[in-house]
Parts: sequence; structure tokens; C-alpha cells
Amino acid sequence: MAKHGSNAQAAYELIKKRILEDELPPGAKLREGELVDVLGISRTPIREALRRLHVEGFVSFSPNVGTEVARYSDDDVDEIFALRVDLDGKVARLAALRASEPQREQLNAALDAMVRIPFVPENRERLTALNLEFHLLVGELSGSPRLARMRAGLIELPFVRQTVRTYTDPAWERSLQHHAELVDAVCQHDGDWAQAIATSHVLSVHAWLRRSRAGQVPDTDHRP
Amino acid sequence: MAKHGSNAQAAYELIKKRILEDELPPGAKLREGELVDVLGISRTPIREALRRLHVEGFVSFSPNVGTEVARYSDDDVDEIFALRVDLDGKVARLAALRASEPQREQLNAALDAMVRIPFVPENRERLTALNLEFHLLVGELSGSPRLARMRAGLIELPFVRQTVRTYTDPAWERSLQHHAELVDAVCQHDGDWAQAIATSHVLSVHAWLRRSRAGQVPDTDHRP
DNA sequence: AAAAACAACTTAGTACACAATCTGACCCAG
DNA sequence: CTGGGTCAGATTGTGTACTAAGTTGTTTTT
Repeated sequence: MAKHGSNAQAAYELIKKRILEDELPPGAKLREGELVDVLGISRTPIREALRRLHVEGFVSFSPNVGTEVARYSDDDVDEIFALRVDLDGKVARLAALRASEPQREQLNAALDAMVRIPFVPENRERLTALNLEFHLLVGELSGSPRLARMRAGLIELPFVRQTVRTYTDPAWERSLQHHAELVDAVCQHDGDWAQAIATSHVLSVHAWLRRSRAGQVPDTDHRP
Repeated sequence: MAKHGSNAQAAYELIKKRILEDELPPGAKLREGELVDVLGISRTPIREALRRLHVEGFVSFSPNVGTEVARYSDDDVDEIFALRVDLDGKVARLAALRASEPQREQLNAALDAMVRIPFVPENRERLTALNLEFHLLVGELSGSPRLARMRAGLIELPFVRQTVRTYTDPAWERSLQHHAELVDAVCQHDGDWAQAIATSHVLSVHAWLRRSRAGQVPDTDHRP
């Protein structure tokens, strides 16, 4: 058993991780009793983790019935991206206006980490994680913790994370360009530019995801 | 004991209500043991309520130490209103563009309820509640549940709720005018107008609250 | 007298047992 | 065959005892 703080915290992190990585697909039932066996801790901390995941939107929950991994309709996806257009734009603007020199270096480093790793199948999991980290870092740099937290709830989603898996080489290349341009804008303290490129990035990802969901893009990476 | 669903839900609603109405002021300790005595239910559902309030930001929490009602610094207030400028604007715009006829009537009714009640001290509690309801209704009309929920977390705050208590007659009159104009804009399907007046309203409230916090406005209503 | 160590107390963290509730299957009547 | 009612099983909801962690006040040592 991991000792990362309390058992409840560990359970929370583990379940969340499994959801994000699609090991627990949308609709999967999360029975408290089963989780007791799997995680080796009692129901109390497990319940706590599940309730937290519920408030944060990762799972849906019906009283006296149970918990299951949240499902996302096409309308949900559209709503989420419509919000991200605004929130990512605002976050990027604030980051450009407020980021300190060491923070800008940090952002550069996060970008570098992604650029250095070739886009081949065996790296996708790692690149997906780095991509998420990059976006969360921009959120931090905005200096608005509430804004960053709200946006995080729209980014840490299974289907967003999975998007990278479906990217073709040129799609990944475009995404990297967006990131690089955002870093550039932030380093220039140019809020308008940062907002514009962030907005473009979101719209571009949305368009890709739409096509991907419609089955127009072959899923290139299937786990065994 | 209230039968509003589960004990955990009842505890959540009661504690939240007390926080919003400032019976539990910022910094107040929420000991699980005490709440057991006060609410007459066991620690398990109380813990669940406290953890939920923590995730939603109403209380702060330190592992192995305890829970207390969240405190808000001036910077927090500024951040919250900066976000509301955007979110309330967007909510109002969407409500204007998407609200159906029955929904517009509902909004009108909510406005009417406020207009009909004279702004005298003994009505302030009621008017405060109606004011909150009105704003939450606009959120619903936006047709974007996630957006509405995010914004709700920035509106259901003790100091926001208390603002109405500090209003002078002309300040309340101005607030009512804003509300009426918003209803008008929504009924005209004018997104730009709705957004503009909603933004104005938020900025106006922020300015008032700033003065109020600085002690430039006498608090006209002190409970015993 | 100041600082460090310790011990007693307070509070949260966890486990587990039992109660309340829901689901779905089965049976019976129409 | 169909509809509804009932019962068994499973699953969540709650209460409570015990454990572990942290805080504070006191004592001891330098």
C-alpha cells in the first residue's frame, strides 16, 4: 500500500488515475465492496474518495444505488470546449501578463521536454502526461488559483487525455507549434497574442476530437 | 431531524446555510465531535458533509488538524470578481440567446418577487435570498450546467450574500435597475446587451463591496 | 532563563458491524 | 402472454469503537 498521505488520498489518486487512463471506462460501476478487495483498505476512505470524485465530476452517483464513471455525450464535449475557449484564453492572457522570469523558464522547460521526445507510439503515454503538465503549468502561471482549478476540471478528462493518442504526425506537429507559440507569447508578455493562440489551440483540438469521435480518424494505438 | 434525503445531505445543507448566513463566521472551527452533538447524527455523514464543503471551497481543511470556515482575503475577493466579470457576462449572454418563452416568464416572475417587496430592514434576509435565486436562475437559463455550476461557486459566498445587507436605498435601487435591464435584454434575445449589463452589475457590486470592506459604508444591520 | 524533550490531551483517520434501501427476478393472477 | 406484486440478494447509509497523528503545556536539562 502506497504511503502517499492518507489512505483516502491514495484511493482518490489511484481511482482518478485509472479513470483518466481509461482503464475504468465511462459507465464502469465502482462498487465500494469491490474496491475494498482491490485496494486493501476499508470502505470509509474509499467512500471519501468516491464522493470527492463525484463533486469534481469524474463519476456520477445515485443515492442508495452507486457510483459509476461519468459518461460524456457529444453535447457535453461541445459545452466543455466552449468553456475552454474562454477559460484557456483567459488563463493564457493572465499567464503572459503575470508570469515571472523563473516561471517563464519553467514553461520553456516543460515545452522542451515535449519537443525532445519523438512522437512514436511507445512515447505517447509519456507525451500525453507531459502535455497535461504543460497545460496545468500555464494555469498556475495565471496567478488565479480559482481560475486554474476550474479549467483543470475541464482538462483532466479521459477523452481529452486520449486525444493525443489519436493524433497523426502532422496533428501532433501542429499542437507542438501552438505550444511553442504560446511560450513565445508569454515570454513577450503579450496577453492578446497568448489568448489568441490558446483559443486557437482549443478550437483546433475540439475540431480534431469531433472528427475522431465521428470515426473519421483511425485510432492508431490500441492497448492489448 | 429533517428528512431531506440522507443525513449526510442534511448536514451538508445545514452547515452550508449557516456559513452563508454568517452564523458560522470565517475562521470558525468545525469540530466533528461538536457537530455530532449539535446535529444529533454520527461522525460518518458529518465527515462526508465537511469533505464536500472542502472540495467546494466553503471550508479549509488540514489533515489531522481540522476544518474551519474559509477566510477570504481582499485578493481573494478581487480574484472572484474578476472571474465573475467574465462568467456572469457569458452566462447572461447565453441566457439571452437560449432562454425559452416559459423560462423568460420565470425570470420575470423572479424579478417581480424582488420588486414587490419594500427594501426595509426586516425584509433584507428575504431579499437576499431572492437575489441569489434570481442569479442562479439566470445560470440555469444559460443552458450550460457546467458554466452555471462554476459561477454558482463564485456567487454562493458569505460576503457576497452579505452585500445586500449593507446596501443603502439608492444602492439597492441601482441593483434592481440592473436586474430589470437584464430581464429586458434577455427578453429581447440581445446577447450583447445582456452581457454588458451583467458585467456592469458585477463591477458595480465589486466596487460597493470594496468600499464596504474598507469601512466606508456603515453596516446598517447588526444582529444581536 | 531558554531551549529541548516529553507526556497528556485533543482531534482526525480507519475499520467494521449493522440498518436502510434499492434492484431484479420470480411467481401468480388476469 | 402480460402486468403487477413480493421476496431475496446485493449495495449503499450510518453508528461506533479503536488507532494514529498532532498540539500544547510542563518539566527537565543545559
